[in-house]
Amino acid sequence: MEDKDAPDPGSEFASGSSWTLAGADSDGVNYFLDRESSILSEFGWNLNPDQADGLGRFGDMERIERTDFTGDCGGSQGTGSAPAASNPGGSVDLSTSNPSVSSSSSEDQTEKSTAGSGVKPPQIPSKVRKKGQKRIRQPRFAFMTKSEVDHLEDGYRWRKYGQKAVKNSPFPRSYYRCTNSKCTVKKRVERSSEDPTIVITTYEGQHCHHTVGFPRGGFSSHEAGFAGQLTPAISQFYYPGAHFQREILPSITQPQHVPVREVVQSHSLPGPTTQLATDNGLLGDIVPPGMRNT
DNA sequence: CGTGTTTGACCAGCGC
DNA sequence: GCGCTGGTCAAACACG
Repeated sequence: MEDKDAPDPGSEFASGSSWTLAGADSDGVNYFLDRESSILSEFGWNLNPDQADGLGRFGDMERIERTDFTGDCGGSQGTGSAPAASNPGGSVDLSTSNPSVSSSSSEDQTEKSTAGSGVKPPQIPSKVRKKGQKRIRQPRFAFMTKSEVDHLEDGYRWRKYGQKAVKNSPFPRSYYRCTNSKCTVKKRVERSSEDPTIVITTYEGQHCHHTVGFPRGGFSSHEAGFAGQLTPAISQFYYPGAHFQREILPSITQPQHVPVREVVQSHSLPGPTTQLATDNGLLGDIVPPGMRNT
């Protein structure tokens, strides 16, 4: 992954913030280490704004989300000003890359009805669909969170649709899909094999709806507000274009009113830091050169 | 009964 | 071409 446009591992994600870019995999997925969430309460995440500067940080993200979130489910996530419309290669076609999860599509319905007619019918529809065309992945965004719980609440409801043992890791990887029938966002959750206390959450796609709150309870509106915006905001980090450069970058680089108190070990970082997070550097961390407008 | 989880099987992509 | 691995499906099951 080092031969690609991978960001510089270990670069500070944002000055004064607690996000640290931990690296990127070969698919161009950026990994961020969330320092704040390493502050764990006995109930799980400690999102208390009084203890973390995350409130201000994600307050910014929320603002960004409102700016970019004009697309609607079903109308494709690339509608309006949704940054997905201008993806890196211009090749991320949501309808193609995620056909099986577009429950609103007739294709999916066909697939389901076919499957329901037999005991164990072959998955021919998907097979035919994918034949001749590569599985195009949506932009993904991963971040590492120090947490005792695997599945972190982020304001959205997720349905688990699979779990797999991962090679070179004693911990299984869980696959989740947004329960919103029109939303194609997926996420993978796995623990780091190097540091079991770190949960690696990878989001794929972009929510086309707002948060649903925390139906299971346990979070205040404050916290829900934070976590609820986390996913879409983070997803959009990965998208190219002016939205990131104009809107997100400035806001996330603003100094926070509460200094970071905790230093997180970066042993999970795949490589040495070779570049500081200057404006360009930070941009280069997240947006490959080919994705930049200028 | 609705919703979510578990789990074995299947499939595609990729490296050798 | 073959085997490995990741990703997904879907029936069965659990739970409130």
